[in-house]
Amino acid sequence: MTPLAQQTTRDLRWRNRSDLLTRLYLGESTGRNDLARASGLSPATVSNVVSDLIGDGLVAEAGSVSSAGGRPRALLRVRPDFGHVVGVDIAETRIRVGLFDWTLRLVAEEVYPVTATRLDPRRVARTVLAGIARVTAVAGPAADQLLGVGVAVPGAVQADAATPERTLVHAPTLDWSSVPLADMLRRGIAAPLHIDNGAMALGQAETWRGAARGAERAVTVLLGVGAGAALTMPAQPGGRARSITIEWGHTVIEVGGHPCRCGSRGCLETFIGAEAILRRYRDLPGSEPFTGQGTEDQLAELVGRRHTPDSSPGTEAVAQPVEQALDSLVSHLGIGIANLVNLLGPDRVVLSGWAGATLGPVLLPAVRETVRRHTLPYLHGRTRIEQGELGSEAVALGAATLPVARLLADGGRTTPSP
Amino acid sequence: MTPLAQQTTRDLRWRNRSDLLTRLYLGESTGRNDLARASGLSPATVSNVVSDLIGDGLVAEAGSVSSAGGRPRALLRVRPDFGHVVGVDIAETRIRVGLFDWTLRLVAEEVYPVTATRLDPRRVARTVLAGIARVTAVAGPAADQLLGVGVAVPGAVQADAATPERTLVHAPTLDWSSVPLADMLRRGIAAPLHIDNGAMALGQAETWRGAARGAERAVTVLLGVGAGAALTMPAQPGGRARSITIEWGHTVIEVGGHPCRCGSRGCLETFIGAEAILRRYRDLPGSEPFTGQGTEDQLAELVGRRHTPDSSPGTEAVAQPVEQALDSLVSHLGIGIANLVNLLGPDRVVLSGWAGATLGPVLLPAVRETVRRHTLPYLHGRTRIEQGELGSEAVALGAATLPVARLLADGGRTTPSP
DNA sequence: CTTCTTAGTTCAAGACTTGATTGAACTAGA
DNA sequence: TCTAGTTCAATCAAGTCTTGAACTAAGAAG
Repeated sequence: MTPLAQQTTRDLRWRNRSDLLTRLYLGESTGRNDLARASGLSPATVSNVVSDLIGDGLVAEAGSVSSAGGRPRALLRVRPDFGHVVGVDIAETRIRVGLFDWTLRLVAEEVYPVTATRLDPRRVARTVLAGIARVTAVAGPAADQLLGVGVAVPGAVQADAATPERTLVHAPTLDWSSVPLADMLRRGIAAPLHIDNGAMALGQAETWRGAARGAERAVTVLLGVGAGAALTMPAQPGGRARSITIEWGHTVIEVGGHPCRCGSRGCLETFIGAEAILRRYRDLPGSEPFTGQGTEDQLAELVGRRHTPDSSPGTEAVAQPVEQALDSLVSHLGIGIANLVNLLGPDRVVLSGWAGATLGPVLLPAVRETVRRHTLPYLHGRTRIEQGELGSEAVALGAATLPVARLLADGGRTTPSP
Repeated sequence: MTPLAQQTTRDLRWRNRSDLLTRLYLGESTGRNDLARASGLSPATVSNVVSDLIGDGLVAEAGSVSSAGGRPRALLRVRPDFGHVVGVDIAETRIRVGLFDWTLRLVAEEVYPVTATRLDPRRVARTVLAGIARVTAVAGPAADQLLGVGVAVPGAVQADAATPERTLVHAPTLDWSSVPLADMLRRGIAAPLHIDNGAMALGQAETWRGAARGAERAVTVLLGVGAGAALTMPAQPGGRARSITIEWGHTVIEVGGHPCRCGSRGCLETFIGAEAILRRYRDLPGSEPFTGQGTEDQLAELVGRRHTPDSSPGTEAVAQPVEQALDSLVSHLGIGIANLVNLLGPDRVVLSGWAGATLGPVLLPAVRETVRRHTLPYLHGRTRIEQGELGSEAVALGAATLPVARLLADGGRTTPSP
């Protein structure tokens, strides 16, 4: 309770402005009158605020729609050209830098594959800064005119509210421990900088634009080399959105199981991490070697082999280890998700990440069934398990979401509120 | 986003009033000037609002304290006699009805033991209403002058924002499914009625008055016949408090383990539920029968036997099964808590409930060590695992907390805001 | 007894929302 | 073509709120 709750009559206006701008941004209403009805504000106030928003270049009128026998409503739309944001996705296998306009349309993108097992933080920071320079150079705004930069990392972010430049990143899969990434990046970036967990960013992206639209409590599962998750609760009328980053992969689901690189035993990641799946398959008798090299290719190959028995009956004996590996995966993935459902009571679960995109289309029905068997009925009845809807730049999109969320919460102030 | 965010200049006053009242209630500041500094409001506004609060009987001046060479500050204190609330704890073994003044001091209490395995909802409702009648008759306000009634149940509460009387309770341990408890109680209660999960209520009690004071993200573990948990996040300057009820007991931590009454297998409850602990001990070779009858007595006996080997070395062979049962408990309880830490990243974990109170003092150090081994270091470093500080009426206190929280959020309005 | 310091109050100024009123733009029907 | 009716949006006076500044209250120090 130590922080202050400064509430002047001017803050009131900013709150209302934020509310209306957010509604326009999320595309709920179109005319001023609709806005007034939806927000509960009087038409007079809506007119006032909207005229401010138009004056500031955030919103524009875009044609009109005839209404049942009256003056047509003037359509309001957020102006994509108000500004740009950058979303950065730092992953184990590649770094992706995307330039988006603030309505999150992709303008330019740079992808840098990462080969070394250990990503030196300083080299990563340099790559990110170079990427931002490139995407802004190709098409767009001067680097110092960005509305903000969001960075998603595959690990935990320890924010320090008082001194944001002290934000530390812990990412076991990158071998990062207490990396002051914010400090390393801020020197090259004039715009507001946001760093957060990749699953968190992805969750916000799926909530805004993907499979979690309309959910009040969405759990987004990020399946890749590791297994992360995030709980996303969109902004309520009163307060801001809240989300929780979940170290799902290091949840124990088998007491005394295989040792995990985190030092514990029987972690979920030792069952459903991409590399664990492949290792498990390879160790089975009768498994065939893979053609591809990378983890991603091999996983796709594994899933592909599952379909063969249907068409060519002679290979059933060969398919056996594939089925075995995938069955084990389904049961552990299902139980892992069931635990999330029992723990958090979400109304939506989204399976995402590159491994999720590979596995989901094939395994989702079986996973759903496993989840059903391991959840309490009233919780299961309230939730839906869906495949992620966003493509490979989902996490970068989610990262771009971070500065936009700040902008919306501040009602379109370019400079953050104190 | 459908709900409205009505924000007039009068709501602003109520918000500020709520903020100041909450600060006074939680005992942060004492003088008007301190309040102004802490809240960020101007001294003028604080004076205004405080004089309203005094006028409404919520707050009173209580003496003064000399300040370093100036006018002494007039101390402000919440008036306990403003009103009363009732907290009801519906548990598997007893129903407890407590009358508290709104500063949560116990005024009167009634405890009704429950013998039948199945608690008929209608009989429970009658008992609760009778209990409220008794505690208010003994000492206190007319039943229709209560500020509110809070009811904690050992299960999930499915609230319906639109029609609160449709609130349903699902409590597997009571064999309740979709019980319209709110509707059954509301007929006999004029005051605002709040129903929520017991772990949730307990979490709020520990956050306000117990071992979770000052925590930003507290996980409270309720250990009894079942195993519940709740995540409590106190109100931020912007918004209200948020909490999540966690069906911790039905989290799977042993794939393919013993069947649980929920239909799943290997649930945490089959390892750390009070009855499961006792059954496990009884099944061990060399276990001795218990003297006591009830689950609570027997558990205390089990823990008591652990201390004997220290003083009387001859009994070591007999103590063996006790150690074995408790070691298993420690490891599973530790892993269960470790999972909560990894999942939710709390800064405080509180072990509570009657079984928690019995087990904690003896096992806590060992549990802490197990948790350490199974959590990610940066998460473990941020959290503390503590014994609950509230006594046997903790859950009833937590239930009483619910209407008080509503009152504070509304700035002391007796009638809830629309 | 005067001066200094801190606590709390009063008051005019400024900002905001609102309900009512007015104007704008279009449909329907004679 | 013209008029009545309908819906959308802007304008304005009224009322409420917070604030900064000036001012009063009350005790300590010298």
